[in-house]
Amino acid sequence: MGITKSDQFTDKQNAIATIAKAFGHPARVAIMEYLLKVDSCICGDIVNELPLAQPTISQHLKELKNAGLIKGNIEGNAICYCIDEKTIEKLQNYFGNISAKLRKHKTNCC
Amino acid sequence: MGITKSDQFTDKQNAIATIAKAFGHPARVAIMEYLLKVDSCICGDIVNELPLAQPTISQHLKELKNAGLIKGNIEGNAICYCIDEKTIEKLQNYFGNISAKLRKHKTNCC
DNA sequence: AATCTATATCGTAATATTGCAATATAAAAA
DNA sequence: TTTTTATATTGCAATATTACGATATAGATT
Repeated sequence: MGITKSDQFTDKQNAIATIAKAFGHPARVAIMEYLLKVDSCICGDIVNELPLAQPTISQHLKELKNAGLIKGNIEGNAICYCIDEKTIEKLQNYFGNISAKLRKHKTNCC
Repeated sequence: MGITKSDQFTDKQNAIATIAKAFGHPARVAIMEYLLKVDSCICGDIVNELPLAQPTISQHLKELKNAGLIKGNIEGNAICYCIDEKTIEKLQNYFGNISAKLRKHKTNCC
């Protein structure tokens, strides 16, 4: 099929999956890291920083935005995107929670 | 094309992308959460816990294992999988690091 | 207004993912 | 040994993703 049965899972599970999926491509990881590095949200030069064509980058930015990982909009003829901290925090909390639970129980047998 | 240009990105970027991608499907999120919940790695009943057919679940388990999110093997005629803490910690550190940097700088304009 | 510059969208080809029926495999139980 | 039980693999259809050339859009510049 190729169609994910999203309706069979909880909203929370789908939400985490959506955010993680957006992080699930090296180009998007690179974009996020670049945004973090430049420490600014004016990032019109991002096209020169990645080994991908402009339409491809635009598409990746769109997906990051849809997933809530970045926010921003056009400012004149330059984009103005920056990382959405709230979403990163969600991820951090989620994995921190799992880590904490794992440390607590330690019932691994494998 | 449909083929990711992995060779254009760093190993670290590819590694994070691979792990995140494995988390990027609600069924796999559900599997991870189930493994966490049962607090045990004998999980032969996972097929009854998910709204998916057995081959589909087997496939998702394989992907989780390839990404290093779970470890384990067959024990008799039952699977024995559990969460690989090291990989979860990698994720936690990665996003914790981003969060920390964001808190430090606070240069968001969007 | 005409042009330049930067980003988005469209269209499309190549590849990947998702899901499952059918089947294979292998240990356990009878 | 035969059967049962549990998981993996194969094969395939439907859908999604990735990438980019061509083109559209829109503010900035001249």
